[in-house]
Amino acid sequence: MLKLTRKVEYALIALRHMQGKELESVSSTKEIAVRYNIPIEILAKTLQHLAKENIIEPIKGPRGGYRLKAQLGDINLVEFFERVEGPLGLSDCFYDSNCMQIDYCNIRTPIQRINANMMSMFRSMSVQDVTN
Amino acid sequence: MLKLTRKVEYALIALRHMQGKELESVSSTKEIAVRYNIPIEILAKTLQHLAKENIIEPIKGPRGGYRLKAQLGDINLVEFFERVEGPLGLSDCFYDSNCMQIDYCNIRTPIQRINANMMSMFRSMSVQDVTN
DNA sequence: AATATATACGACAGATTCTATCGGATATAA
DNA sequence: TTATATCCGATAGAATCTGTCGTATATATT
Repeated sequence: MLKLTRKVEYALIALRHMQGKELESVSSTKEIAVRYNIPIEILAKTLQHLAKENIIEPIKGPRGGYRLKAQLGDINLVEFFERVEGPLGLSDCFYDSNCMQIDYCNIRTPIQRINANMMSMFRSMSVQDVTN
Repeated sequence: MLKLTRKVEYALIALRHMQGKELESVSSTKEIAVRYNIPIEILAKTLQHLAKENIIEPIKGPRGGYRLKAQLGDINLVEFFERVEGPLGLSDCFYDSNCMQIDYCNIRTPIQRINANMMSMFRSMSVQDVTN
C-alpha cells in the first residue's frame, strides 16, 4: 500500500545517474543496468518511455544511449508520476467510476481531502529534488 | 501506485458508519455490508481485525455486532494504516532489505526524505478527520 | 433446552497489478 | 559490413490484492 512502482524508481535512478554526468555525455541502458543492478530489458522499456515523454533524448547506434533533455527542476513529482505511470490518486474513484461503493460511499469526500493533501505535497517537490 | 487498499477503505467506511450512531448502539457486519455494498465476508474479516486491534468492541449473539471502542481522534493515520495493513513506506527498503539495488541505489536518501514528508502528512491527520 | 443470529478464523481461489523476459525490427558509428 | 545501440509488441512469471468457503464458538430469545 502507498508504494512507488519499480518503474518509477528505475526512472529516478537513471535520471539521477544522468544528472551526475557532464551535460553532453551519454548513458546507455546497459551502463545503467549494470551500475545499479537493474534488469536490462525493463530498464530499456523505462528509458524508452522517458524518451517518448521528452524527458531524455535518445541517441542511436554504437556509443549511443540517452542524455537529459528536460529541465528536471521544472517537473514536479505529480506530473512525473503521471507521465510515467498514469493517473494518480489514493483511490481509483477519483478518475474512474468502476467502484461498487460509488453510490453508497461515506468516505469519498474525506479521502478526497487527504488525496489533495498528498498531491499538494508531491507537487511541491520536483524531480530534481530527488536527483540532486 | 500510491493507493489505499480496499481493506483500509472498508475499515474507514465501517468506522464512519459507527461514528454516526449513538454511543451504545451496535452495528452488525451484515448491516454495514448491505448498506455500503461491501462483500460481507471480507468486511467480516476486516471488522474482526479492528476488534483484535481494540479499535472496536465485538458483541456476540443475536442482535450483536460491533461498537466503537477506541478514541478515533487519538489514532493518527500512519498508526491506523500500520495497524490495519502492516509496515508503511514508499519503498520496501525502509523496513526490509530484500532489494537487488540496496547496495547500489542512488536515490535511497532522497526517497527517504519524501517518505518522511508523506509520513508526516498522514501523521498529522487522525482517523476522526476521515470519519467526521 | 433448542434455535437463530452473530462473531472468529484458517484455508483457499480468483483477479489484478507488478515485474521481468523474449524475439525481432530499425538506426548509425566505425 | 559489422557491432552496438535504441525501439516495441507480445508474453510469461510473481506478488499482491480481493473475495469465498466451511466450520467453530458465543449468546439472546423463545
